[in-house]
Amino acid sequence: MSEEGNQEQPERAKTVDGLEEKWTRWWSEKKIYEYRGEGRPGTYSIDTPPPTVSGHLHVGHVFSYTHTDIIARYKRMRGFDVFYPMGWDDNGLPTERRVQNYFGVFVDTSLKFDPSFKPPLEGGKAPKDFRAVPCSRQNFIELCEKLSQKDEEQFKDLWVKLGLSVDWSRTYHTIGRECRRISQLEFLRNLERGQAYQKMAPVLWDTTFQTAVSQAELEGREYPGFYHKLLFHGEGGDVAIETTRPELLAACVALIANPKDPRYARLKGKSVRTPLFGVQVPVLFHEAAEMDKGAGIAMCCTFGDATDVQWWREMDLPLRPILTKSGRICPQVPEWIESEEGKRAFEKLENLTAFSARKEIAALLKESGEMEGEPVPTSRMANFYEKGSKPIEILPSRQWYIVNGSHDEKLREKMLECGRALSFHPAFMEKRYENWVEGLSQDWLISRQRFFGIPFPVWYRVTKEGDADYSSPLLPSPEDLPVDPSSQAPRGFKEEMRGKPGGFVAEPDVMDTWAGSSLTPLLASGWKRDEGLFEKTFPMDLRPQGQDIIRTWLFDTVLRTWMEFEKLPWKDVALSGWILDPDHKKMSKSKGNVVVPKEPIEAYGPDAVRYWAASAKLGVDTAYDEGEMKIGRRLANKILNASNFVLELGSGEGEIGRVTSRLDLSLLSALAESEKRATQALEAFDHASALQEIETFFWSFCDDYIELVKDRAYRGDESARNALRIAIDAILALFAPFLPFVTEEAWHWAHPEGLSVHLSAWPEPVPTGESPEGYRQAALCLSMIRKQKSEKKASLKTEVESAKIFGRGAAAASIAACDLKAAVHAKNMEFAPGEGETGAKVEF
RNA sequence: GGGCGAUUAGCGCAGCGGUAGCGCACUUCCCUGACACGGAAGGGGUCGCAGGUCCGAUUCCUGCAUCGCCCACCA
Repeated sequence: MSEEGNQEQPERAKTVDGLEEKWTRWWSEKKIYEYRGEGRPGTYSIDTPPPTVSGHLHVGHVFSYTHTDIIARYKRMRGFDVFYPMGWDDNGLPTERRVQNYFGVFVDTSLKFDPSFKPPLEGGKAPKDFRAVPCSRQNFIELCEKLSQKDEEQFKDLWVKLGLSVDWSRTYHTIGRECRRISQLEFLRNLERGQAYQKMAPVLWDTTFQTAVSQAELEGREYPGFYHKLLFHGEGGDVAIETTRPELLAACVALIANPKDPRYARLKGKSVRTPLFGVQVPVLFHEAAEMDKGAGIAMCCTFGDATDVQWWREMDLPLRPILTKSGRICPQVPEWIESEEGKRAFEKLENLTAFSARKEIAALLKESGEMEGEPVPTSRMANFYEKGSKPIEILPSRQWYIVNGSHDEKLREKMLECGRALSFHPAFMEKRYENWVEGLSQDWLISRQRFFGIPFPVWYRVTKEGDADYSSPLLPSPEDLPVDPSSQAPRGFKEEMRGKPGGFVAEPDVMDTWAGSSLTPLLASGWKRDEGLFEKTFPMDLRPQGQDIIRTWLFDTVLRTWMEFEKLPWKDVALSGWILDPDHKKMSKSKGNVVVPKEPIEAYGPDAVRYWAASAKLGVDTAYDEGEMKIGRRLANKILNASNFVLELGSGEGEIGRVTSRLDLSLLSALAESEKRATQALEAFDHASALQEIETFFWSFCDDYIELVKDRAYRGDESARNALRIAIDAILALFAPFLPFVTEEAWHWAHPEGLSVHLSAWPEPVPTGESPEGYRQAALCLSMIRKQKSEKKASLKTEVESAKIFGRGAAAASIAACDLKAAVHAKNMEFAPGEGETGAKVEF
């Protein structure tokens, strides 16, 4: 730093500490990551996953978002105009709960929007006798947006600290006005095309949240139960069946055996009487009855499980539901129970939860002698709503659906084709998509009996008798969207007509949160909002996401995009693995092993944390490992240090001249090879291999090349100085997608004109005509001579009498003769090429 | 039960038809004219098991085992 003019420059950073703030501000001021809107085909657009803002920050977030950012930065350096927006997911149950508690409110859809509404709480602790206050859905949404802002700031703060190159002028909310408008609009279009429909049918029902749920939200869990052996009474004697759900006995509509089962052939055409309730039910035969399960004959109830639904449908059985929406036995004796004893028995079960009713009915059966033996404990898999705590029940109710190919082979095949056309990274993840599509058994149930969410833009006429007429819904026109039917009246109706005969009622349900999320490519790219932007950014290029939501977010997006455009929403899907804690358990809040991401960022620096994330391949579960971050930090420091040294050796910034010496050219050839391999890896979304490649080259550059040429460079050799400058520029550019802070810092030392490394061109391999072999062999020789010094326990700077290189590598290494001589402090340097193994002999 | 992945040095991971590689940790050495928030050198593995294909398998095929994930399984 002896040169004039450098006096003014601030001192070069020696460590990575404190770089974040400086460059974060500069990037933001210079709008480095802004999408410029240059249009196709130079745009690279990313369908960023909107994080659940009410969720907790987690190192898993840091992990997967870093992977995406590496791609974004790489593409930007390849010259793409990168469209990298950020969404905030503030729709759905987690937010609903958080808003309820934070503001002390709950939604009452019968209330009208009140512009002057003030929530009773604003965070903090509720007073002792506090009662939550009802508010309209619109008010609730506004509170949600208010609270989300705080949550978003936390997330944004993390993303900025991590160095995500998101264009912060492009954000959206999943409960925001635009998302509501697009979701409702697309729903209306689905409806018009016959892709959305409503029907009364058995649905999967969560009794805790009291809402229908979809197949995609189910989760199998072990659930303890008891086999009960019940006796049904027939003409020729009793028939024993085994069941784990005796509480549904009153809902029994038939007994079902396999047609091939000789044990029950005698019952063909017969009927039996149910225990306790004395209801006559037929004995029927169906392939789906498994001979080796239980007694081989099943009681079909409406509804105990999916097989019951199948039997009920296929054999046209009567509907006898006895569970209410809260999962309790209904409060009055159903009309099909006619006997007095039956009625009395039923009365004992009324209003009990399924769980309590099970015990009660077992006692009743025991008493009446209609249960054989004692209940036998068993553990079985039961379906749960993923956020619920009680098993799913199946209840008949009216719901909205979107077709998904479950009952339409052509659509299913289309969806499978879409899966094959997408490039999954890693490729084997496509199987998960395929398995899901092949296993679809129901259309997508999109209505939820919740209060917070995107409302269906639907009203129903009320008949003169006062009943809602679901057969011809009243719909808004697209320009009126978004609407909240619970506080707005449909066109042609006055608000006073709400709920009155001859008037209208609102559809009270809201959409599944995935119904909105499945439209993120449309939402982000400005469909029906900014057609110019849409043209440039849609279809998108990349969908990064978690592997756990292939069956939801990924599939639903493919489905709905296909319905609207008959196109794929994007070309590539990048799936990150899980973050495991250091003991290889999946991190989860309930286990208390979650690491708050701010801590490692502050302790090791963002580049170091990114290094840890970047060293894991897509789709590979990875342990949280601070050791890896330490290595990242060391690498980042080394980059600063090496850059500084190279600039000193290479006499500062300024023009880079020609490289003429063979060793220097050979180094540049080795660099070109690494550039080529790193580029290939990144093109294949293999950031981990790319990083490895660059890192390996860099360490060799520091340990071998710099050591070899520094003497020559000190003496002012132009070729060495130029090669050092060329190499360090390339190294900084190659590392830039991974370690954006240090590379930016060092880049500015070499390029005081003030351009960002992140807008510089990705290095192109340049042929030099010299083989990289000379450099590699010279590096090897250096290492061998060091080894001999090390064995003698001599310092590396120990001067030696002579060093002789022999064997196969000697010829190639001889291009570095002078440099080696200086680097190993040898008085004499000799090369004796031969056939044998390359070796070195040092005379002390 | 079906599918998908994993199984390589104490730990974390690469690799992939030609008799094993990286990082951490470990041992020894070096404050060498960039860096001690550093550097050099070294020890350590019959590549889960059993078959098969091949001149040759850690790498391909077939079984098996263990672990993980997804789906199905509620009588």
